[in-house]
Amino acid sequence: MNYSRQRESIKEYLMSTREHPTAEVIYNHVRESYPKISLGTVYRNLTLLVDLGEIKKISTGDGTDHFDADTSAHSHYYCRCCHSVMDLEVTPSVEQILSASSAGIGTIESASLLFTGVCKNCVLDNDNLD
Amino acid sequence: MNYSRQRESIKEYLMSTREHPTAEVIYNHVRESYPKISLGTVYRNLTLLVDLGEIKKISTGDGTDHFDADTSAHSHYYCRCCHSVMDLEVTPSVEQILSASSAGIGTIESASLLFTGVCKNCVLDNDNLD
DNA sequence: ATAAAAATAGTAATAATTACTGTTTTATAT
DNA sequence: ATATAAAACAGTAATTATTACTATTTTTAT
Repeated sequence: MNYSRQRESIKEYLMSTREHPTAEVIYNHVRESYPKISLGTVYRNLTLLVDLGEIKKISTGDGTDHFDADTSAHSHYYCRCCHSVMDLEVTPSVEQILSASSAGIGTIESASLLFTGVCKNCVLDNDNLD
Repeated sequence: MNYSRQRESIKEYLMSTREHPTAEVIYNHVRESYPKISLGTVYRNLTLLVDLGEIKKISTGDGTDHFDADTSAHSHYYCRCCHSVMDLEVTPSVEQILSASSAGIGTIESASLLFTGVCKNCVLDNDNLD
């Protein structure tokens, strides 16, 4: 695999932010440094970095995936209202399930724990959520 | 909301299976009873049932969502090789995090825990996974 | 049985993502 | 430094999952 400044820039951005941007958001950001970068390049490098284990993909189920350069054991909170993803400290025991063999169903390579709800901001801003 | 046999059939199928079928799979199954059902109807009813809390959507991040009529607290195991989703019994404490307020980030309506790896079958069938 | 509301089938449209192709970068060896 | 092969890119076209639209059919209540 060869070096590429585009990939470097994508990784750098992901490491610099505490947001959990989507491919589109990453694209728009990296475009400031590399105006000619194409969305395909962003997607290709994101999957590449995920495969290398350098970043994590977060699937919330709302259509677009989010990405996170923090690969340490932590969970996420997803607001079903503003669709933002936030970091969440979780009791270590939860993530440590990884090391516990689970009924021999297969190998366990990762565990993802996602909390969903309505975040503070959205509760304040919005009145009728349901 | 009115009754509909198509929706009933979708729910019945979901309740009868231990697999965690995708919309496409559900469509092909329900089609045996309702040959004229359209894929749009399947999707519409699935989102409806999810909104009503009668079924759960499972997003594995592989492009297509899976559905589960078992709304009780349990986790899933996803095989990144054959893309199947299996039920997993998890220590209750994990799911009970729901009831613990979490740093006041917002309301917590649900938590989903997903384990990913390569299932037994795929380990046996396949040699070169990586 | 009738009429209004809701749901459907079928099709068209959208959105996220992937594949393709000819050109540019990167790494390596002269 | 130059030449060369491999990898990555930009740009665009194609795919795939999902949603929206519309005219028709079902359901429910009168």
